[in-house]
Amino acid sequence: MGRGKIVIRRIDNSTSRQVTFSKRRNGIFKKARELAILCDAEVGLVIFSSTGRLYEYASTSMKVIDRYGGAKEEEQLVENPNTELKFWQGEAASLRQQLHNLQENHRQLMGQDLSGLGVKGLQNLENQLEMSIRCIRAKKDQLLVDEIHELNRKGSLIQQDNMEFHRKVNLIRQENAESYKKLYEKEAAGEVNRDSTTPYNFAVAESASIPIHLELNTPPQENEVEQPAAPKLG
Amino acid sequence: MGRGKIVIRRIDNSTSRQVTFSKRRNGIFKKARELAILCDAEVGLVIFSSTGRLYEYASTSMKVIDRYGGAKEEEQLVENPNTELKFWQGEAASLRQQLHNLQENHRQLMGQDLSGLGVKGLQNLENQLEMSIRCIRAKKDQLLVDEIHELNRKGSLIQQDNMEFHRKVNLIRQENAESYKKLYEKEAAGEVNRDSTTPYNFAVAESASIPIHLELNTPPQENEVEQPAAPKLG
DNA sequence: AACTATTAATAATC
DNA sequence: TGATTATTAATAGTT
Repeated sequence: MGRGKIVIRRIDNSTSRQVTFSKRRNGIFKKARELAILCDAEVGLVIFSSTGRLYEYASTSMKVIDRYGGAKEEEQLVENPNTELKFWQGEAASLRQQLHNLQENHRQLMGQDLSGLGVKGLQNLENQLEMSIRCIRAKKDQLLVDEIHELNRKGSLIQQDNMEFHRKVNLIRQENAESYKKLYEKEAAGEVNRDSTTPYNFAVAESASIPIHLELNTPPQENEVEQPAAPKLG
Repeated sequence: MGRGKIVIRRIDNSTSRQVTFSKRRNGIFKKARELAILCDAEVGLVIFSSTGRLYEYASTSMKVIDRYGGAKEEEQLVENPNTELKFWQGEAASLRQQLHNLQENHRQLMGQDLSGLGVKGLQNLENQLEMSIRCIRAKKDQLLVDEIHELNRKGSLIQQDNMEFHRKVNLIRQENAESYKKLYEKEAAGEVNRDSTTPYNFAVAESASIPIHLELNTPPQENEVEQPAAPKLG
């Protein structure tokens, strides 16, 4: 992505290598930051330039990087695996603490474990929950409205199909009626009619002559639930 | 650089977050590799997905990273420490996962990040929150009622004190009146009265003769808030 | 997982 | 270095 294509191999010219390093270093740091934010990930990035300078990026709570910093100064991790062990123990402890705090908060949001909260705290909690409910209801309503629109759309399509079908059936019925009429006339001219009914005049023709009007206004409950939304036939 | 511009903020929809993570993770790994090769740098990149999974890249000679992520079995410098190390790494990963799950749930309880929930899910959430609110209101009401009772109790005590005080004041007033009467009679017998007022009949005696009735029915707001609950004087 | 319309990164240039 | 721009590369949204 530049004025020309390049192959990925060591840049010979020292100056342009430096320039490219500087540019691409910024680029990758930006990418790292974006990844961390967009995807809620923890990203640690360490870069040693060919001149030996250290550049690093660490997304929040990514303390890992510190260890690299330490490793750089004294490449003693090999000799001292305890450092790493300690790190992971600390990491686990920190995570456990966070988990604990969040659990406490969570229980309160679930309306449990409310002792220790004053009237003001309870009021705040209540307000927060009411806000949440409002968001959730809005979202739910949106879903339902969307679904209704979709059903209406489908209903319209089906109705169009139906009309078309209806038209064709009527056409066939007419044709049949005419055929029968001709047959009858021919028979009347030659011999007696054996049957007074009209054999090709289907029952469907009658129902099809009623225009079908779909109105899907009843909100559906859920995908897994049976559909109570019966189309009104007007 | 896509079909549309995006702002760098956490992607709400969990599915597209995952997809984006996957794509951008590949992208940044490629960038890291290119930087390392082009500019002869040493690059280490560690990424924890929001689900707690670890992804890493290490340019050649950036061996630090290997030790960090996997602690490859063949690198067992000492026989046992690795086992413990692995245990703690696993512990951290598990905790990270739990934390992540809880965070997701928590956000939903806060009415955020609701994409990915169906109507049924939203309904469940709403029901849960309504339940929570009921619990919280009950608790709050309980606190308020308790506080009112406490205030009533204190009010009664103060009232009793007041009655006692009132009684004593009346007693003193009577005694003073009698003393004055005796003095007046004595003076009337000897000389002319210099003053027609009753010097020891205090104004307080009049107000004290009105019985004080405390009724604390106005609910107090909070400890930190000024007390609007003024006792009604009847 | 593949496709493509777009945006973003950056190589070359000044 | 820093700014500019012509290109390529990455990727957001879509299927």
